[in-house]
Amino acid sequence: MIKKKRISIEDVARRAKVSIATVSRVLNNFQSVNNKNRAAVEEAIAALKYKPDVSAQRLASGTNNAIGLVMPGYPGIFYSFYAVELIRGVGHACEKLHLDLVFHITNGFNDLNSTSVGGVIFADIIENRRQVEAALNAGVACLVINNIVEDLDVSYIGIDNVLGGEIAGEYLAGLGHSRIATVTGNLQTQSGKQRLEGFKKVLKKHNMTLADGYVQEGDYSRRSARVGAEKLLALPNPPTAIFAASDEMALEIVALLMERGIKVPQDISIIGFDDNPSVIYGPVALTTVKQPLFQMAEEAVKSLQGLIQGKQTKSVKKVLKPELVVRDSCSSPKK
Amino acid sequence: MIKKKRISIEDVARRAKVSIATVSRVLNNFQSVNNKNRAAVEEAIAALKYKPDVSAQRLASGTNNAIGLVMPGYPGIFYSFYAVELIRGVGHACEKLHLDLVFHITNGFNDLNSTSVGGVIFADIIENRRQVEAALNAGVACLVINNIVEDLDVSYIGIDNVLGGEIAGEYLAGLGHSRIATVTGNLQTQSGKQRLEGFKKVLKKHNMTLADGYVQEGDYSRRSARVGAEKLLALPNPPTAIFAASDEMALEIVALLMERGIKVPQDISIIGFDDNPSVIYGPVALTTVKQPLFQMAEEAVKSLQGLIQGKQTKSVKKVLKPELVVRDSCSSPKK
DNA sequence: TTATCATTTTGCAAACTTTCAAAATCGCGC
DNA sequence: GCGCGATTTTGAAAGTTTGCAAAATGATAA
Repeated sequence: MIKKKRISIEDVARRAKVSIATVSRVLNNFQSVNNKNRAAVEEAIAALKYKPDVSAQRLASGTNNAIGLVMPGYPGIFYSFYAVELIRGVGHACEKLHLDLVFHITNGFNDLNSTSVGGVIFADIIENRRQVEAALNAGVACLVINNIVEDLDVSYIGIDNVLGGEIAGEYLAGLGHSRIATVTGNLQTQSGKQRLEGFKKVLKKHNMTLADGYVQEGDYSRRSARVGAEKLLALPNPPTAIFAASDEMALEIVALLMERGIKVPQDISIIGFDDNPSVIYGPVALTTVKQPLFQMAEEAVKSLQGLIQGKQTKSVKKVLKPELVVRDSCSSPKK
Repeated sequence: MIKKKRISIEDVARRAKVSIATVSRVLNNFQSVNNKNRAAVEEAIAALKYKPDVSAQRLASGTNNAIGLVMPGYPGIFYSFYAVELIRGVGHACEKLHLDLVFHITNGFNDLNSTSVGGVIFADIIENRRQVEAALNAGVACLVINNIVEDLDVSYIGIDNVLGGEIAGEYLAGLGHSRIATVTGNLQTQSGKQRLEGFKKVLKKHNMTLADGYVQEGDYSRRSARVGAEKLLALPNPPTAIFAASDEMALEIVALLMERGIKVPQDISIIGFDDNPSVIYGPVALTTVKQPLFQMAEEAVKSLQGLIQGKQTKSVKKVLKPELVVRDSCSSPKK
């Protein structure tokens, strides 16, 4: 096999009869190049089909237009709408900004090769807090997504999940329900905890007591939703409305109720969380609390780029608001 | 701001009183280093907290331990189990092999910056065939995943979807069904086309005619499944068994039947495709054709690494076999 | 001990591009 | 022709790996 020698910037310079530096300036669209030389360089580039070596560019410039996305690897996360939207949003944003996206699944312990990227987005830092701190110490631009981080000076962009829980609870209370239960998300995650917190807050505000068993702990999986809902139905005084911490969970609960011949929303109202596009098909279009996951991901990439380029010097701290989307799965309770 | 000069391999060499080359050999675990020098170098590395510059390593070695994953960006793909398993499988495999995974969503036209990776995995090449050819021409190691490519000398690893369709059809026919319909996947994709092909082949073998309207074209989305199934139910002579091209579609069809009070499998049998873990919850555990997506992704990464390192010189051409998983959603037809 | 040969270990230099500082060139007025 | 500011061009340094040559070491025999 003939190993054809790669044509380098030097070959171009030689052909155009200018220095290497001049070729580089033409490549990078610097102004201070005489028109004649510029034309000669462009001719040479075209003639030799020259393509700069990316590694050399990165080495010489000390920058690299790549960002990392670190996601926890615990079982099931990738089956959630949340994870998919994050990947999709970050992926599209990177494509638009011509950034390489380096995707990492972490177990929380392996060392992240942060030197191959200009900055890192950490999703859901439960498991990998140590890595965030390590990256910060190493001076790598960091941004945490989907968490609000109070105890660490790091940029973050999250969603007001307390407000989300409040919106759900408030809507159900406003419809006249007094027996409102919830099946929570994973209470190890900030989103799970905070949605529950907001929900409880509203019930308290309305002087409703949360009956025994009205909070079923789930983990965002369909299975946990089914298990939780079954327990709710078995209560001596079952709820007339259920707040599910994700749309997938809500859909599973609707399916369970259909199987049992319980009508939604006539017999029981259901509200979900996410605004997963699939909720508008199926037997009943789901009322839900919409959270802007895709937008959050896009903004995260843009903010991180600002941090990397030094345009943004202070930590970015941004909280996006969820909003109610009313469809057909909630109504006032039967008298 | 004090710009601390990065400590380089030269600093280490100076401190250890050896040449740069020797330090490099210690770093890369070459044998030919005298023990005394090795110890001195290791001491210096530790004392100076030296970390090699990744860009410089990549430039000097001409290699880079990164691979690209290119996925089409058409709407909805990321909501499929298939896409998630692919990302998850490739991600885990890369983590295990200490490879950087550079993730790309393509519109089929943008130029892939293939120079920043050692090789590329192309998923589902409907939309980006031009890019595959470009990468091959550029001499980049390529591997197509989830497609069987006959008309291009490129490595691929796919799944025998014709066989998958046959397995589904054969199982239903074996149960005694004679009115078997299907709701297909996206017929623009190879998997969609081939599952249908296998399905038709089996019916022909059993001398069954495919009644008018018994093939409903879907696109792997839940919505298309619902629409297709509704049309099947509206037929003058509706089927007693339905082959859905994905588990998600199958689940949606089951949900629809439940809503209509049609019992699965007593009234209608349903078989899916994928072996999505969520199919074992819900009203009826789904019988399905299992395809090893995660395993396929892992093998793709390993094969690509072989191609990059030159250990594998011929194109890799591998086809994995799907298999039947019997659960509770199929039975013999009512007499 | 010395010469010879084989083996191990070391060092040099090239590979590629950007950027900063320094050098060269240009235009213009005196 | 010369000085001077502005513009344009150039040279050199930065980072690490690797093939090749050189040096050092070890082993053996005379």
